[in-house]
Amino acid sequence: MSNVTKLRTISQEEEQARASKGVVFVIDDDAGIRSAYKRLFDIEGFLCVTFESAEAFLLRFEEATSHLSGPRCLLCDVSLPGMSGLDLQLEIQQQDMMPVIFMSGVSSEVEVVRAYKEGGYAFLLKPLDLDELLDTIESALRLSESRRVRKQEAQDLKALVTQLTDREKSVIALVLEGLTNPQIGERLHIALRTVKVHRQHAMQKLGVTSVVELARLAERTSF
Amino acid sequence: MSNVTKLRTISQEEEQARASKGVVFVIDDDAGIRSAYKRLFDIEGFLCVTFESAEAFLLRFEEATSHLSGPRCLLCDVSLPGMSGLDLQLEIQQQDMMPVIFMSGVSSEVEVVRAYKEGGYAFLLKPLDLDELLDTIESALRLSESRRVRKQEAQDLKALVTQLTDREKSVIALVLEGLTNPQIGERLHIALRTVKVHRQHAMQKLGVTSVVELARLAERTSF
DNA sequence: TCGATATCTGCCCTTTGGGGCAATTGATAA
DNA sequence: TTATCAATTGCCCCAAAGGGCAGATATCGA
Repeated sequence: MSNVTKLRTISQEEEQARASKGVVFVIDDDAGIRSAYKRLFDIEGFLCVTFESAEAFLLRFEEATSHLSGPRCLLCDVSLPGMSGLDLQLEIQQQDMMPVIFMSGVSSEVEVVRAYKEGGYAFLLKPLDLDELLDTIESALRLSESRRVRKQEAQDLKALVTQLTDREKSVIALVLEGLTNPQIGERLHIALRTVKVHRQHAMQKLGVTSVVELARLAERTSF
Repeated sequence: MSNVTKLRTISQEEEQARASKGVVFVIDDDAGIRSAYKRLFDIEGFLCVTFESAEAFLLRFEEATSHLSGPRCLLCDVSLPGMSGLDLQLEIQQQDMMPVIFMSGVSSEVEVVRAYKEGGYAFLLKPLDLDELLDTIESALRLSESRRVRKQEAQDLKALVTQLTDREKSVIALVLEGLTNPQIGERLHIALRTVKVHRQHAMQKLGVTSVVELARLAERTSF
């Protein structure tokens, strides 16, 4: 559960506080460089977790941070022993995990182009400009956060919608087409009173009190 | 008005038909390369307009194509005599004109990184893969088209909204907050009948017949 | 000064929306 | 088999929305 680093440096509360600001994963095969980044990001208030290889990251980043919430991004050298940064990125983008920032001192243009084409967030060339690095990290974390929010919203809405019965869904769908209750009744071959009941139940389940709210909610989902 | 190319190769109707599929601007300082691209894109059904320099493009692309509608993109060599492709891109992105696809055989990583950082759509390294080139062009044109549509919609809505009087706007704003007519009347210190009149006029001017439509419309603008 | 507009309001009427109360039917889970 | 739930509907009531008709002010450009 706990590891040496945690015991040595920060408490659980402190850890979560930092994670809320942002988790920066760093992959580099040089232990000295890893600890340098760790110091830097510790000072900046982020939670920094380092790995020595892409494989190690894939194996352990989940368990290391699954109990922590917050935006996250990955800072990764392109050329790594074993799985390269670019191959790792394929994995990461497929699962839409987090923005990836590449670093490299000896990159060919081909690598840079591939990194961007495959959805890389940024590519920083060595020697690194510290301000640029931090700016990039922060904007990547903002992106991560906004993605998380969007994803969460979508999930919540989906959960709401699945609470509706088929009948309720079809009534609401027609409401959103602008039909009046009598028209809906005609369309579905049910009595006006029935339309009203379904409509009422659906509105309750969706937690909205006016057609305007309903329409807004519908804009963000699809029934 | 007309130019040699137009007279020699295609009619006005043909020109517009091609433009509808997509206008591909090409900047390269080598006349041979320019005509090669032109042939290629002509075959593919696009309208291709070539320039020998970034300066020439900025000076003449407007008049050359302002009478034509359709998605557009720019295919541009990075290293050009005079203004470089990257500097040109700054101009273009500021005015949100069109996606820029860079090509280069002798690029440093620095150039590639800068091109992407400044909003470049893609970076193709020579030797060019023809299929990749065409795929990239097509997806850039799709992006251009969807941007155009979004922009047009925004303009149309803005035009509608400016037709509203201040009073009408404030009534509609409260409708969109989910207030009922009596509540709106109270809030604005006006009679119920007055609220209804403003609401009615506003709905007419906006061309909507139900609150749902109104809400949808409002989602895409801001009052 | 005249006509066009915007704002404001009252009276009156119809259609909708929202919802309580009560009852029936069919299906499904305990 | 019983209880619960979705779906259905009728009766009745009130509030809200939509809108015609008519009239009053006020501002502004021709």
